[in-house]
Amino acid sequence: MRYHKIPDEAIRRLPLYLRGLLLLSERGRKSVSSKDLAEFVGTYPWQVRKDFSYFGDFGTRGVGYNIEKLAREIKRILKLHVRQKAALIGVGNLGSAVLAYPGFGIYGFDIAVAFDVDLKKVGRKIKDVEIKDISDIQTLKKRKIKLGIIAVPRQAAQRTADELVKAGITGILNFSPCYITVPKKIKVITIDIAMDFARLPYYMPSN
Amino acid sequence: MRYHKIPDEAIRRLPLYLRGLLLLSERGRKSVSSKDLAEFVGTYPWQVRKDFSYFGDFGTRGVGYNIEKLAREIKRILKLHVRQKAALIGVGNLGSAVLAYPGFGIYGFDIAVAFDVDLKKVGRKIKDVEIKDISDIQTLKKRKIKLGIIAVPRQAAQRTADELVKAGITGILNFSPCYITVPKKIKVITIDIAMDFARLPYYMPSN
DNA sequence: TTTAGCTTGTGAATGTGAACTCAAGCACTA
DNA sequence: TAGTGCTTGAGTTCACATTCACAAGCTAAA
Repeated sequence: MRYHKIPDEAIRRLPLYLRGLLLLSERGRKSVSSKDLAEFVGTYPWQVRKDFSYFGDFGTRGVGYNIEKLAREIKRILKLHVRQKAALIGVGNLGSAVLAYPGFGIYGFDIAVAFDVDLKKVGRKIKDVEIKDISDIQTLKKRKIKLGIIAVPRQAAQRTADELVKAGITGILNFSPCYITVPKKIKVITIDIAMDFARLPYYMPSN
Repeated sequence: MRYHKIPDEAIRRLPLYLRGLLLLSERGRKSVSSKDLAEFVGTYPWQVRKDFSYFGDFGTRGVGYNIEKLAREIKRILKLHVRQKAALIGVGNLGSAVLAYPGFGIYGFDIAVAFDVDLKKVGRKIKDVEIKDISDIQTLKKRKIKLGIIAVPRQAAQRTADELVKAGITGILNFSPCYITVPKKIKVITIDIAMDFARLPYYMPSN
């Protein structure tokens, strides 16, 4: 490891680069320069190069980066080279959208099971994912599923998180619009799909 | 204005504080200290105080912040004190979830109209929002709607953005998993609901 | 009016990440 | 083999954001 400390911001951008690389690969591109990749994902060449340089020498001077190799390297860094199983809790509007969203697949995630409280939904399948009763949530431990996606109403979010932790989950993606408290070991990322929207007017011209 | 330059990061956190304040208010709280608010939203007291201090003296020493007043101030700063009309493009899984999501309402957004290419959807209503044919998108100009939410398949995202810009929109929330190019004046915020998930395994213990 | 106990607001110090710059290295051509 | 043009990798500089520390100011009680 050539750098002692890797910036969190660099980690945050890796999935962005990965997405771009996969897209370019789909279009038949074999290699790409930092300039082209930066333009494609909306950043700057020096940012791209600096970010990659934290992890190794992935490029070839005068040429650029081999797309397939670079994508593989990023997957390895992010631990996405092995297929990661995840569980979804809450199959309402947002939960259903998560199941249907192709993005999780391309990053190597496999939503293996879903849970809901609504007995009318339990037993049904959405996109090959079976919906189980929420009371079966502790089966995650046995199945060694370590990732949970919370898409329940806000009132139930903290309770759900507690259950997930008890079931041995160590990473949570929280779509409920509230802060949830978990043991320090557990990593939580919260997305409130409206919150980012709320700072848009600030940046817009007023008339 | 006491500070010449306001950090972008402070702006990014304002909606978070606002959400917290509204939640506390709902629970009957009238005032809150920076310590309590910080804990409630998952940050630190000094961060809270510093962020607010960029905009004015909203608190009372020895007491804390009046919740209602502070919420009103934040709304004003973010220009959310006037109800902001928005248009949704794409009423698929994710688009439907957006329409059903209560979060947009609490920030003062009003999703006034939705568009889709699917003629089977056109004419229907979801949550009182009428779905119109995508070819009517230029009516946004007449209706003076300045905010657009893109929830279309990736292949259509750039095209949709171009249409929105032509229709006079100046702010875009993009849920399509790709970078979109717009004139410099237009502010775009992109959310890929899977991308943040992709950095979770990196932070998790490996076994 | 004075004192004790809190809590804010903010200048200064520290930490972190972005931007710049350029030497090093590769490919291609003659 | 030498020269040209291009692109990476990384040290340095600069800009921005977080954290600290404490004076200022409020409330309540005696």
